[in-house]
Amino acid sequence: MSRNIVPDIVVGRLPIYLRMLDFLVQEGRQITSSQELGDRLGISSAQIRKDLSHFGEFGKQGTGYNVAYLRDQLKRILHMNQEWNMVLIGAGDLGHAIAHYQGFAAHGFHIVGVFDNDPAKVGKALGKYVVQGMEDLQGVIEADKAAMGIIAVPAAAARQVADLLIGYGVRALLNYAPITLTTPHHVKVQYIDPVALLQHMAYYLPNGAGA
Amino acid sequence: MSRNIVPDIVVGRLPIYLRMLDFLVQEGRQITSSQELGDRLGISSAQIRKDLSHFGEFGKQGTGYNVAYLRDQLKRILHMNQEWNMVLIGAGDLGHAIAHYQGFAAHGFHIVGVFDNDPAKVGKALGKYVVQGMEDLQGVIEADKAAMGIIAVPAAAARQVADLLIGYGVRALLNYAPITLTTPHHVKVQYIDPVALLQHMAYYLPNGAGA
DNA sequence: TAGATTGTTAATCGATTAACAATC
DNA sequence: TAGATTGTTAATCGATTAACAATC
Repeated sequence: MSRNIVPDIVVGRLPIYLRMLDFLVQEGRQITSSQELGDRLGISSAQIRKDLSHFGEFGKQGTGYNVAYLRDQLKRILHMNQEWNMVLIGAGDLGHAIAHYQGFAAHGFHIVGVFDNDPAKVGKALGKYVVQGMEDLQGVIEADKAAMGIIAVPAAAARQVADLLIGYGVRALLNYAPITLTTPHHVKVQYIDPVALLQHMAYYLPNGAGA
Repeated sequence: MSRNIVPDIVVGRLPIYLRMLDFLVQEGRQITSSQELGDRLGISSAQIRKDLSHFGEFGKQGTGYNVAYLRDQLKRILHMNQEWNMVLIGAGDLGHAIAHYQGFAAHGFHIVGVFDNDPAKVGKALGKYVVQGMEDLQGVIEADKAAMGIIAVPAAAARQVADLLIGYGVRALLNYAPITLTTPHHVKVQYIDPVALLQHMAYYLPNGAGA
């Protein structure tokens, strides 16, 4: 049943499944099962079958799933059968790290421009990029059809940057700034907040441990 | 009721509440309400009250919450009333970025050593650190009582690094490698996987958008 | 006091799991 | 065929929300 609305939490697990299938393809595996995937990912086999069932029937009873086929189907479902252009806002330490990150391109995500509002940074080289001023943002988004934006500015500026990106038509934001953004419902946001994750884990550590 | 087990999903929201309360303290606010917090965070006020109720009673009927007091209570609950030492494994691009990240110290998280198994990297300066070999890992963890580890090695090495850290007594792992780790139940893991988040969002973008 | 907001209960909603017929 | 595994249904489990008495 491909037409019902799929719970967001299910969509969020698909990239994990895809990652594992990519790995199995690398290993030369032909066939897998919901049981094996679940064991390797720490998820129940029932959940994997149920998640996949939102999108169609990909397996064979008694046999399991063809690894490459299921991988290809998940890539299609996640719109990984095309390239995605992104703009990166913020050329500080964090922006540098993101601009240098090698892991995006292999998955079809491409940073097509790095922007900062600091005149001291504009024009400077940043890896294979040259930092551009915010006045060039709209032009690049439109020319390169960038549908995604990466926010790597201080929290105090993130709200404003997000509004700008949304105004220019960007519909997905990966936000590294430690601040909750509220956006129109057609704009998706995901957060990367290492400090919040560390705090989450610290809760479970016995007090007195650590330094 | 401070003694029942608190759902993990609730614990995961506390850092977000804490972040907002820190912000309100900065702004000089004295009092807030579940309504205001919810509006600002895109969460229902009922959820905020219910979440907090797992840990005690922090507000006053008719008035709301004292911002600084609630902030301090959340810091205590999350064990942020102490310092936490961490080791960083991996001195590649990603390790460099993490080692340079300024945001940890202000929250009481400290990287006390950077490690890599590549002899070409060992001994090299990395910001304020000097990259150490894996043979020094145990000594540093024990000497500095590091309870947390940050994994910034390639996926192929992450499993082995995690086992090593766990063997040396580390009980919380922040994993930047794109691989699911299975750990003993007393060891917590959190994941940072930008590609997975981008794929999650790409699902919602109309096909044909992007590059 | 009157108005506001908490903490909590009960109802609702949604996600996960167990179980199994279908079938490869 | 016998064994294995899917896709799906129903049951269970857990999380969120609505509502309100308590009370500041």
